[in-house]
Parts: sequence; structure tokens; C-alpha cells
Amino acid sequence: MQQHPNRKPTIYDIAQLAGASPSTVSAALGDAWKARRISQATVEMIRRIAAEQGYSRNMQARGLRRARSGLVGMLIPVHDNRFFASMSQSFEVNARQRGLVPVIASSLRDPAEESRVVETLIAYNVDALFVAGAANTEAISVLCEQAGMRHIFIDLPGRSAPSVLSDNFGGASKLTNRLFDEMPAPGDGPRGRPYFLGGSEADYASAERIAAFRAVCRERGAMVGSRQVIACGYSPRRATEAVAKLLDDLGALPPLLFVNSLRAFEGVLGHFVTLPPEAFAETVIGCYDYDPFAAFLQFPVHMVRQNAHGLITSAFEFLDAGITDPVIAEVAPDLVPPRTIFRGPFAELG
Amino acid sequence: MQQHPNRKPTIYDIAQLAGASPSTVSAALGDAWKARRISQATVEMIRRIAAEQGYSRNMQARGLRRARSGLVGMLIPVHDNRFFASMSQSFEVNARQRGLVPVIASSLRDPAEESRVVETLIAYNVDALFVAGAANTEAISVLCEQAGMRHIFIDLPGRSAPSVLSDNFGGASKLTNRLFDEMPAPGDGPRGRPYFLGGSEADYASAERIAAFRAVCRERGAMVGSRQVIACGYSPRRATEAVAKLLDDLGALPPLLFVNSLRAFEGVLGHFVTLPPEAFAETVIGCYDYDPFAAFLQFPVHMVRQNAHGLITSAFEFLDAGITDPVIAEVAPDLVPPRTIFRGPFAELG
DNA sequence: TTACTGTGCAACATCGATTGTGCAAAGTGA
DNA sequence: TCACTTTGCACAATCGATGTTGCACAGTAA
Repeated sequence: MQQHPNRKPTIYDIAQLAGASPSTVSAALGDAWKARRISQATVEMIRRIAAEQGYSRNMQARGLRRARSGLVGMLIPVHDNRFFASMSQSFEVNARQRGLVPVIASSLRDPAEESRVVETLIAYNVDALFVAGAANTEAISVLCEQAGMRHIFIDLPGRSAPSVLSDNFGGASKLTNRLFDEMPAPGDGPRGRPYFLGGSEADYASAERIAAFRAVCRERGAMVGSRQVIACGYSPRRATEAVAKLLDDLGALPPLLFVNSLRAFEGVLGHFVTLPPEAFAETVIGCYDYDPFAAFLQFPVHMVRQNAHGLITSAFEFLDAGITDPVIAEVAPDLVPPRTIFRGPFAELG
Repeated sequence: MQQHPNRKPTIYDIAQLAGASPSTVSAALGDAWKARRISQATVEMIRRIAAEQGYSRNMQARGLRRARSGLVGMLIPVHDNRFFASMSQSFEVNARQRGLVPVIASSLRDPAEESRVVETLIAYNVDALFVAGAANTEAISVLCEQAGMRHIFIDLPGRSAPSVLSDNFGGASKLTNRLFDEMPAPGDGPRGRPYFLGGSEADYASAERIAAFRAVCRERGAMVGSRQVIACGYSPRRATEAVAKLLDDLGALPPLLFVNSLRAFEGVLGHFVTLPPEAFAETVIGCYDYDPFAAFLQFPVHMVRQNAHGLITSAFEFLDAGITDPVIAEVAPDLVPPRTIFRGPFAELG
């Protein structure tokens, strides 16, 4: 029937089979057929034949002609992270609801890769780009502006387009306040002070959380020197080393420990394994970000659950509304209380 | 300079600026310029002008002409799952290494959505499709064959193309054997038997694991009736209910519990919260799939870490080698010993 | 019959890049 | 100088779908 056995049929093939012209076929298969005054009988015949032939539109040709692609891109740092994976899921559902095809790309936090990815998405003519967690937002702004690309920043503020931000300051304030509420009586000297661990001050979200941590500490009348903020990055290994050193310096866990990310917390646990249970009696621990299993540890961990779904939903609202000015929306994260499993020796801490 | 302020420049614009023809520009910007005998000087001039103008190739036009897109698709059930998120990450890295743009789409385990997604990817003319975790592989086989689409199945066997499988039978055997090694002396009656919980027998991977569980139980001389395999699905809630009922029936935890997924394990923990610590003294627990935090629980949990990276790497090897026959490759998962945090009251179990 | 309005569709240009072909001009050897 | 090769590039067709324009024919009113 066809020349190449596996060539996909085009509107020209369908047109020939239907005894119609390609333009009629095109109209009949889309929703332009009414406006183009194609009779319903013709439309039905063409659609039947197209279905029989397993026709599917060539989106490249369509996109070329219409100067849009039906794709919508999202840039994230990594896929294998709860927060971003939730965003991906929500992004995908929202995009499909709007008849768009989501393309999710990760930059591995590398600014060069980041720019390359944005250029690629522009080359594919994505209709809009969501930027979540970029290292160099300014470079992205420039690229998008040059290409006249609709874009929206998520979880970090951008100069050139709307931004949807997680309220990192608010979330970190809530968490820090909760930790102070639960904190055993502080001791004297460095040993009695609250500590913050993980992340990088260069990262927008981390900077906000650190600022909130400092502010609440001051409100609560606690000392907070630069030594108390240990921004050791995101890798578990670095966190393990940092917490080991901290214990070495202080001789014990501090009364309050704010861990900035799950990855850092993973590292922290890597060192905790080596400690006796008593080490945890006089400390309260919080973690920014949520993991269901971390909530089930033997000692209570207060966690912040970011609202990935809310962030994406807000971003799509900007898209739907056609807003392109650099306005800002904020979405509040939630505090999740510990669900510590059968508290064992620590029941008295509850 | 340009008519529309934000129109992206095309090769025609560059050609005019460079005083060359569009075909020369096209060749100069790609790697065909040597074959087309464009002088190096011309190439350099054109590239300079293109860079100045912020030119980027229109991949839709290129794809249309060349009958390929430079895209490679992967279908997964969900994004927000450790295993699939790891696969996504690995897929992305591998695709980019080969100069392809990855498009990752999730089906939410809905067969209808699944087919729609595959059709969409075909319409965008992706150069190859990886299918990981599909509900209806036969429908996908048919669609791909119809379109002449290269595809590779991951973590489930397909009829129409190569498959890369996680060795679920082997992994579950290893885990079950380990659990038997660590199991306290079995009691009499149902209460003394091993149990399997979570997943669905209709799912290929789960079926393999259940078969392995049964086989090892028999080898080890344990009874294994149909009551001992509780395939209650993937949702945490169902697992919570199932484990509650089990405890109710038996009056205690069984000596050996094989939990089939992290989501189910999450549900199991939801019930464990209500139990006293002593409840865990006479049981050994395993979970198929790995979570760093779950490895740090108060009681030891033996986990299987699936090799997402290995699966993807093998799949790309099939792709690179141009293999299209339905051959099968298997990738072995790893057993991860518990890293139980300061074992507390259970140190004697170690 | 004439003029006019609809109806139903075909013809054709177009989107931007790639690629087969052709053709001058420069270079080479006799 | 002549025949021949090589160099360097332009021209035009093409990929598949869309949308504008135009045309034949039917129906209708005067």
C-alpha cells in the first residue's frame, strides 16, 4: 500500500485515498473545518480514513507552519530529588490539561549546561519555559528575552518575568520558632547555641532560610555568630564531615540543629549512626524539606514540606493570564510534626 | 534591524548579512561545510555573524527536512518515585551525551493516558522511545510498530523490541534468603510463617518477586500459602490497613516480612508507629527498593537497591548497537544492609 | 434571464532548514 | 593556449501542515 512499508502516512496520502485535497484533509482533521466550510460528511469520511491508516499529525511540520510547538519546557536542577520530582509531576499534569506537551530538563546545577539547555529548548521553539532552580538566572533572562520566549521563574526570583516563590523566609521562621519551642534549656557558650547546617549562601533559597534562622534566633535572644551557620553545600558527605567536626568542637550536639536539606540530613544521619542514644536527649532537630521516612526516625525531626504543587499551579496561572511582568507570588510551605516511631528511650521528649 | 523586534533570525537573515546564500549558511553552521567545500574563512565569518545575531537553529524545520527530531522519549509511570527519578536522571545524562534531547513523560499508570502519550511522542517524531513501567505493553508495541518507531522496554519485557530487565527474581531471592538468615526461630502455625506484602500480581515485576519469595520459602522449608502473599497494591493507606489486619490476625508481627515497595513500606510504618518497641524483637523486615532514610530506622531493614543507572545504560547500549530484536538483558539489583541508627534496645539483633 | 449570495472545495504560497545539482572561476599540466 | 580538475558557492526542490485566495456550482430574488 505504501512505498516504504513503515513510512507514516501524511495528509497527502490521506487526501489521495479520500479523493480530496491536502488542505481539506488538514482542515477536516483539525477544528478549522467549520470555518472552512467543509461538509460534515466529508469530515467524517476523512477522519475515518485517517483512523484506518493510523495517521498522526507531524507536529514538526505543524509547528513550523504555525510558529509554535505545543511544547512547554521546565528547567530543574535534578530529577532525583523529592521536591523537584513533585514539581515535575505537577508540571506534567498541568501541561497536559492544557493540551501542551511537557519537556523537563535538568541542568545538574551547572551554569554552562543550564544555558545550553535553555538554548536547546528555544531551538525547539517551546511555547513557554518554567525555570526552577537555576544557578544563573540573569543568563537565562537574557536568552529568553533575545528569543522573545515566555518564561516564569519558580522558587527563585527573576528580573525578566513573573516569579513564583516558596516562602523560604516564612517557612524557615516557622521551623526555627518550632525548634525553639521544643528546645531543651540552652547551655552556656558555643555549646548552648543553635546551629544551621547545609546548603550554600549563594543559593537564593538557602540565603533566605539562613536570614530567617538568624532573625528568629535574635528574637529568641540566642547568640548567632557566623560559626553557627555551616553552609557546607548539598552533598551528604560534606554534611557528615561538618557534623562530625561540630560534635568534635562542641563535645556534644547543640541544643538546636536546623538542617537545610534532605541530602544534608542524609549526611548528618551518616554520622549519627556512630553516636550513642543518649547523645540525642538534649537536642532538637529540624530539616527543611520533607521525607516520609525521615519523619519516622527514632528521635523527633521537625520537617518543612514545600508545596511543589502550589508553586506549579501558581506558575500556570501566570501563564494562563498572560502575565509577563516581573511580579512575584509566594506560596507558603507547611510544617510537618515528627511521627517518630515508638519513641523508645525518648518518650519524655514528646 | 529586524522587522519584528523579537523575531528570531533565520538562516536567510544571516545569509543576507553575510552576503552568502542560505544553503551556504546552513552548511557553515553545521558540520557539512567540509563536504560542501565551503572555505574556512567563509565558515568563520558566517559563524561570527550568527553568534552576533543570537541565531539558533529552528529544530522544527531541521527535523521536518531530515525526518528526525533529535528527541528521545521515555515513558515512566510517575516522576515522584525514587526509582523512576533515578532513571530519569540517568536517561537525561545519557541522552545529552549523545546529542539527543530527552523528553520524559509519565502515564500515571493509566493505560489510556499511556497510549495517548506514546501517540504524542510519535507525532513529535522522537527518534527512539524508552518504555519503563507501562500498564499495557502490547498496545505500545502496536503503536510503535505502526509508526516504525525504535523502542526499548525497561524493567518489563516487551514483544516487539529489546528489553532491559531488573533481575526481580534474583533480587527478591537474595533478599528473602538474607531475611531467612536473620530471622528469629520461626514459630508454629500462621504466626510463625514468612509474609509478603504490597504490589499487585498483575504487575510483571511484582509477580517475579512473589515467585522468588515463594521459591526461597520452599527451599528453606517454610510453609507459604496464598494467605502469606498480601498483594494489596501500591498505596500506603492500603498497606497500613493490610498490616493492621495481619497483626490483628496473628496477634504479633510475623518472623519475616517482605515489603514489596517503598510506598507500601511507608504505609507499614504508619501502623508501626502505634506499636510498642518490643513488637519488633522477634521479626526481620525487608523492603524491595531503597531509601536512605528508611535504612536509618530504629529496627534493621534490609533493602534492595535497584540499579536504575545500569538499566538505562544497558538500554542505551541497545540503542547504540542498533539492536531491534526482542532480546533481553538483565541487570542485577544490590542488597543494602541496614544502617540502623544506634540500635538502642535492639542491639542484640545485629 | 440576470445578478447576487452561499456552499464546498482545490490551488498555491509559506514556515526554515537541508541537500542534490549546476556552474563559474581559479588552478594545473601539457 | 587548451583541456581538465578542483574550489567555492548559488539555485531550487523538498519535508508536511496551514491558511489565504479563488473558482465552480447551486440556490434565490428581481
